[in-house]
Amino acid sequence: MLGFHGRYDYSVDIKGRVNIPAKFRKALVPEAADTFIVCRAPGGCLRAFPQNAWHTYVAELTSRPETPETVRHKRLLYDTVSESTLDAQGRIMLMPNQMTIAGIKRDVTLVGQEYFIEIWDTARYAAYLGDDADFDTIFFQSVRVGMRGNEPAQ
Amino acid sequence: MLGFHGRYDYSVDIKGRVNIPAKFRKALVPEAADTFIVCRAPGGCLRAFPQNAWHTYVAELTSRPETPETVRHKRLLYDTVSESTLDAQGRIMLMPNQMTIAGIKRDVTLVGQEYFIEIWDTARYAAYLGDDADFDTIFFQSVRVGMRGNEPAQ
DNA sequence: TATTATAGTGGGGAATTATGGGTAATAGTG
DNA sequence: CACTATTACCCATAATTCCCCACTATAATA
Repeated sequence: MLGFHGRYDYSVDIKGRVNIPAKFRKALVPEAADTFIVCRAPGGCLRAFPQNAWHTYVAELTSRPETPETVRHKRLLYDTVSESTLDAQGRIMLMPNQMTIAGIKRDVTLVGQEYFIEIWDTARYAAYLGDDADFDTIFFQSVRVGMRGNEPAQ
Repeated sequence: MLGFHGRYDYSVDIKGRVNIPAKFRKALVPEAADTFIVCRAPGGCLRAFPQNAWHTYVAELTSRPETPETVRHKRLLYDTVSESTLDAQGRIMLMPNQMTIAGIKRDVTLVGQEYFIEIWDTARYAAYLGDDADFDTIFFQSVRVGMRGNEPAQ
């Protein structure tokens, strides 16, 4: 596995620890140093970036000139950021404010999104998915560049 | 941790000392010499730059041509600048005029913003964040390049 | 089916961290 | 030069975090 994919349902323990699926852990590159950066993401969920992926994300973010909008965006984002290294059991920690924002009580769903992992409250995630009748519509609305990049290696 | 991130709530003691989170202290490079430069920042808060980061900030500031605006900006800014080295317990000092500007009485919130730390009066910070219902709006307004840059290092 | 390995969950204790206060050194003021 | 006020340094305690160990369940192997 190169990126993260698939859905996993876990629970957060009383100390705020969440298991990271073994398959995700095996996908980590050495530069990640078994460390994740967790932050909020749209839709009321959290994202966990491996350290190396976070750095490239941040490089873009901090290169923007300081305007009222970019400053506010960074403040809203950084307010919820935490860093957590996998413990011996392969878990990371969530902060209380992160759990509040994401509506997480106990049951969580982890979804691999290639370069990062989304962490949802399981009930909120189910509500977000809905009856998924709109998949075809969304599919065609969101596709812009088609399947570029899928060419077989020559 | 390479940069500063995350939110920490502390209190300023009667001597004007504020704790710097242990995780932030561990992120300091040797060139910082355990020294921070504190100044005012937009929104009525303070910023603490590690010495080395302050130098690059100043380099940009002083490279600007002297216009009425840049001169006034520098005058307003430098009026509030102080330098403080970590004590044995990992704290820095805030000046009375800095605390006045930032509306700091006792409770403060520190937010890591990668290259510097923002120091807020906790109540003022809460007011600035608001009900945070606009995070999604801000997120989509400000993100233009999507997740470009999140590719894992090859 | 028995056995082993791997994965996920839970809790206790030691080390680190945050905070408060006291005393000596330093610097400003008359 | 003496006095005062501030700063810097040191120690003590309370709270939190982190690391380690144990248990269970599921999957893989023989």
